[in-house]
This record gives sequence, C-alpha cells and structure tokens, in this order.
Amino acid sequence: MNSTPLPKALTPGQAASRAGLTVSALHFYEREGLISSWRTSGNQRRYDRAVLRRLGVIKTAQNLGIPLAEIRDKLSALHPEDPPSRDEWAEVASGWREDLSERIAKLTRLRDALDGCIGCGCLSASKCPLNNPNDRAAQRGTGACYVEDGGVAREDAPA
Amino acid sequence: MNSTPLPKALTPGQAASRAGLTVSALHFYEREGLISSWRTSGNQRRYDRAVLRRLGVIKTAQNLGIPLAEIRDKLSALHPEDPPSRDEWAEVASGWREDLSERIAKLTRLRDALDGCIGCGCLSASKCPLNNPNDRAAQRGTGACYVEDGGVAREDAPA
DNA sequence: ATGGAACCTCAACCCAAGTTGAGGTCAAGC
DNA sequence: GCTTGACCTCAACTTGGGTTGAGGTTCCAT
Repeated sequence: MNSTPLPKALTPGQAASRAGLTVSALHFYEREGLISSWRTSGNQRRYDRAVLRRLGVIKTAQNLGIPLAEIRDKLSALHPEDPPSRDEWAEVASGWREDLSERIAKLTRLRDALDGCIGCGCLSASKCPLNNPNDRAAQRGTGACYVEDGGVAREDAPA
Repeated sequence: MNSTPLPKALTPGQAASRAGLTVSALHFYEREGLISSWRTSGNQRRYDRAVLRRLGVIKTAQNLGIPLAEIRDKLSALHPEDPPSRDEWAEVASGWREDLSERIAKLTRLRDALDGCIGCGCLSASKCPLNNPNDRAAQRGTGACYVEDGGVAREDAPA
C-alpha cells in the first residue's frame, strides 16, 4: 500500500508550481517559519505533500489581507506539525471570517459614503462625510478621521 | 467679508492635525506631488485651506486601498490646481467606486468560500475550494490560484 | 562522463509609505 | 535677549513580502 502513484515528497520546483508560488517565496516562508521541509542526502529540500495545504491556507489568508506573522502564529497554534483537526481549523477560520466580515463592512460603508458623494459633488461641499473639508472634525480629538474604524459620517451627535 | 475668522493659510502643524496626519507625512505627500504649498519669507510652508479637501480625498482613497501613485495621477488629472468640478470629481470617484465594488465582491466570495470550509473541515478534505490540496489545479496553467481574481472554487469545468 | 536544469546559500536589492534623527532656522512670549 | 517650540533639509532607517544575483553543488538524461 505504499506504492501509490503519488510521490511522497515534492521538490521545491514542484511545490512552487503546484502552489502557484516561486521557489524563492517558498524559501522565504521557510525562513519565516511558515512551512518546513527536510533535506535529501544532497542537501536539497523536499516537501511533504501536506505543505500544499499549508500553502493554500497561507495564500488564502493573504488574500484576506492577513499578515504573514499572524498567519504563522495561527498556523503554529494549530498544530506543531501535520493536519489540523477540523475543530482547530474551524476556530482559526472563524477568526479570519470575522476579520473578513469587518473588512467587508468597512468597505461597504466607504462605498456608501462614496455613493453619496458622487451624487452631491460633495468634495467641494461643506458636509462631505468622506472628507470633512470644513474643519468641524478638528473638535473631535485628533484628526478628522470619519472613515476609520467603526463608521462613516458620524458627524451628528457632537455632544 | 474678508475678515472671516477663518485664517487663509494653514501652518504645517495645523494642516497635519486637522487632516489627522503627521507633518512628516505632509512633507512626503508634497515630495510625491500629491499636495503643494507655498513658503513664507522665512521658508516655512503654508497650505491653502483647500489642501484639507485634497488630504481628505487622499485618505479616503487610501482607505479604499488605492496606492498613492494612482491617487496622485487621478488627482492631477482632475485639475492642475484648486477645486475640482463636480463632474470631474464624480468621474474619479466613480472609478474608485468600481474598484471598491470589485474588492468587496472578491472578499465576499472569499468569505463564502470560507464559510463552506468552516463547516466541512475542508482543510483536510480533498475538495476545498479555498485551498485545493489535491493537486488537480496543477493541470490548469500555472498554479492553483482559485481564489484570485474573478471567482472562487471554479474547480468544475476542467475541460 | 558530461551538459544542462534544478538546486543550494547568502547578501543585496526592491517597493510602498512613511518615520526618525541630526543639525540648523524661525517666531513668539516673557 | 533668551528660551521654547514649531519649523527647515537631508539622509538613513523601518516593515512586509518578497526578488535577484553571484558563486557553487546536485541530479538526471544522454
């Protein structure tokens, strides 16, 4: 049962092309502790097939905008090595999902604000929720950062 | 009507704090051609109040994830100096809006894929649309990049 | 047994978007 | 008239996510 047609190990080139990455990126990830490999007698890297899963997770998370350092942490929290259990993965993925949802919500708020502004030529008007050209925001702490975390255009309720 | 309480020019410190930025960022933006200033007899920068609008646009666009170089291009296409017309602004903003919508759509697709995966413990399964652990993607050109532009989980239709 | 592809290490470089620091000037209040 | 804080320039540094290149080795097919 060990004579499967699937090779047990991947060379760097195979791993890279299958993962849609470059070999240098693989080296980089290894240096950064995101993946691991072993060496042949000739000092060449070999990757377990499971590395493809890991690389998939890494790419996905990067797509989500998660920095590598956090990916590494989550990944290493998951398991010292080898396949994560469903529960472990679910927990990590749920965290990322929340993250994602927040980012979607933020972008959506931005888009709504932008929609309003497109119609109203708001940029030069005095009440643009994106923009605040009129200094009133200066009263609210440092900077007129309406569009930062948590909401756009909360210009009402100054009290 | 010219004795308004509003000062006609802003010092770097004022501009920075009103815009919610640092003075060094203002310098940087000026070097990069995103904003402009004039100098006092003592070589200190002064900013027109309109710079706050510009900085607002810049921050907004950055929030949208637009790189400074593109912001600069759009901004300079708008007008050599001074207030953009409503139409000009509308055009730029519409472009950004589309951009934003695309990004929202992409993140939403990702989230949906992630949702599926959380439920199914997919990471270790062989058909994860986020992840593609099973090498089949290697058949489709370079790399198993399901989650890139245009869709997630197009694993069907291999022909 | 040899030529070329794929691999190795290590250091240097790249980009964006700024920040930090040194060394010097300007402006305002007491 | 001096101190203090805001300002000036210029160069170097930072972080993140890698890429590029030099110089050398290994593997595989012919």
